[in-house]
Amino acid sequence: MPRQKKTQPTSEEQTIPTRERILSAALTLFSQQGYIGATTRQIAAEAGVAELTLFRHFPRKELIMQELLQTRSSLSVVREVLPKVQHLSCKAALNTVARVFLATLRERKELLKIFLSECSRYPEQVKEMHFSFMVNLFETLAGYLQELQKKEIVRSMDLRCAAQAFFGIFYSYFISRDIIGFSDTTGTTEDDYIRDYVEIFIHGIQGTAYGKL
Amino acid sequence: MPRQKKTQPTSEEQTIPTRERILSAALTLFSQQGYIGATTRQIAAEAGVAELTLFRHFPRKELIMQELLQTRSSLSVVREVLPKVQHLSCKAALNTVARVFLATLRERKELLKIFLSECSRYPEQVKEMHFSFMVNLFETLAGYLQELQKKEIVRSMDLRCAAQAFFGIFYSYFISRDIIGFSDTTGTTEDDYIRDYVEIFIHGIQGTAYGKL
DNA sequence: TTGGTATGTTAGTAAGCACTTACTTATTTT
DNA sequence: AAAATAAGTAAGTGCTTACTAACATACCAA
Repeated sequence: MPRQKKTQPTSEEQTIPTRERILSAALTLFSQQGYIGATTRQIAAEAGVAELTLFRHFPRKELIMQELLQTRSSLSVVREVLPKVQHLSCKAALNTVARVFLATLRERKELLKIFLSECSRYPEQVKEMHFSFMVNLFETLAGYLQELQKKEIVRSMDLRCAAQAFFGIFYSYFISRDIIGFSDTTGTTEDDYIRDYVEIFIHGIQGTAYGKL
Repeated sequence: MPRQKKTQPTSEEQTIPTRERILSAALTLFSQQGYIGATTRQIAAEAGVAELTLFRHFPRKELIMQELLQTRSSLSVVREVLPKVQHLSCKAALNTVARVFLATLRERKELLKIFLSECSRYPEQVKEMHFSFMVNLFETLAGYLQELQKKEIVRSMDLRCAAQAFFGIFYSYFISRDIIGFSDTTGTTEDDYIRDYVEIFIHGIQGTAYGKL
């Protein structure tokens, strides 16, 4: 399908099909400049195709966004990791879960930026996807915590709420670091943060009785 | 300064000066549609002035955004509330802090949406402001936690990290609810969430020794 | 009364945007 | 070889946008 003229083809142009290159370029530019801010000319240039080619694949700009939202939003990886960490200590297990969660967010960083920027423009779709992604996460982690509860490691409490707290800590950590771009000035490494956060969370949910203040 | 013709003036037009009305309208529309998406015509209409009047106050659209960023970003309220809750139990104190934090975020919701959307466009300014706001919060709460540590209520740990975990939980709660627009389907009220989150956090940081798993 | 100031109305300009038309060129398939 | 396919070049259309020019009008202060 792809073809060249006299110009030196880049490796991307040789291997990746045009449609995919357009989508990737759009993802990059939408996340940097927003849906309106990224022009079709820019996207075509970034993809290394003529603007007309872009319109032959996507007759309206809108359709690029729709396909991005539909095809690049499979955001459920955490579910698969939990069986693999069942045998670990809960500290080690949650540490792994936190890492996988952060890595997943970072893989989808561009899409998540678009979600945050354009959630007014695509309210139902974006909400729906983000919603199912998060609920999926919460329920998965809550399921794991329920196992711990049966072993009386975790006290009686709303586990869904606990799961939200856990992911909330790392979600806002991700937003600060990767979306807004904070850099830590205290010398604390990411490993330190993850360890400390997990430590706090485990202390926060453990015990068999409810009260104890 | 403001003057009317034959049309019925609204109360806003009578009291609030034109420049402020333009800024407020811009804040609303920027947060809803982004900087590029909100047109000067829309802003003028929302402010109830002629488009030309907008340009007489702000010769370039860019200057509206700059003034918004400079004048509407005083985001430090939590600092003032801590002295008032020193006498309460730490559970009640942290509950209050969480409420004030959430209320502060909600008051500045529009600006925070702009921050998140346009942080690629205004990297230094936005980072700087968001940074100082958050650091302010973290240090203030860390100071309070240090008091608790002296009383041996809180165990030895990185208090700044603990403060980040605390605010992280509520920050992501805010983003889910107020920015993205999730609504809870489980019937759990906001009070429930705050209480449970605080409970987890307090358990998470209390104790005098470090280890204990 | 007069002049300054803040606003309004109307009409416009130049640029940029999404998107189109007409035609050409290379590659693959039949 | 012929046909089909996927891409390119170049020019342009109609719309919207930020921003301006020319002029009118209401208010307030001297």
